[in-house]
Amino acid sequence: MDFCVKNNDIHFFCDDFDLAETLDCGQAFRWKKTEKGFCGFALDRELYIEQYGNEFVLKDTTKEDFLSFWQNYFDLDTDYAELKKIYSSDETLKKACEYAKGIRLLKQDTWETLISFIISQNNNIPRIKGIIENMCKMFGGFPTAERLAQCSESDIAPLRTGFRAKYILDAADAVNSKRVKLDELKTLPIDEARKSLMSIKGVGPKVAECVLLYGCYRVEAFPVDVWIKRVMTEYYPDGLPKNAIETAGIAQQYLFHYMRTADTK
DNA sequence: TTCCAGGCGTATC
DNA sequence: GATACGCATGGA
Repeated sequence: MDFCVKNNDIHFFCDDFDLAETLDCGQAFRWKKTEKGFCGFALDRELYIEQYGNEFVLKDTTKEDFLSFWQNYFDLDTDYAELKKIYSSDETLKKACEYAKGIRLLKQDTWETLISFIISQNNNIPRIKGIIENMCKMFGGFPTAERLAQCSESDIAPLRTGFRAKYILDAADAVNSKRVKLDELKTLPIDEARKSLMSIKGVGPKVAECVLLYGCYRVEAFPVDVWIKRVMTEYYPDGLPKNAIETAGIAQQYLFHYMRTADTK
């Protein structure tokens, strides 16, 4: 990945990347559109990023920050053109990839992803974003598991998470007590990782799959929600094409966005 | 007013 | 193991 430093900014070029499509497709909840770009956080690391065609500008970012963090976060070493080529042997996937060419899978923090997707259940995206933003305001940044584990339901009542409050606290306790070891989820056989995550109250198959995909970069994980259920019944009654199975989670990103926002009828 | 939102726990069969 | 229902909240 070629890049250069100008003033205090990092510049690089990428053909298979679109900020709006990537940051606003339901995998991350802490990015906001600004006048000229997007502003957001990964845990407590803040970034302001702009896009001009295929050129990207990370404002006030050092070479060290880019190399040690953002390059990995935006998955810039993965060849998405190659992935889309593989998917495009299938008609539906081809359409989905063409519909939003610039989607990439973000490599997010496991803990942040776990809490975010617990909050996401039976909830809508604007409200998920609002709750997480208020949580960060309340704690002065994204709360650690240790900090959240000290809280009671009444402490976090102002966040208005409803029935999810006890799930959030159980996740905090599980992680803080090492009942669930987050750092092992990236290397454990995936069924064991699923099982470990689902031992947390309020974490079922869907949330576990999201944590593995978005928070552990387990690209074989395949979250199934109402939209994906729809696309599977309609187009893939016998499962995804073989050549998409290995990276099913990334294919899922294109399909989810396509089904949810495109006029597919 | 009613319905819905990137689900899950529980009860019941 | 499959299916039905309640769940907090706020916006449409």
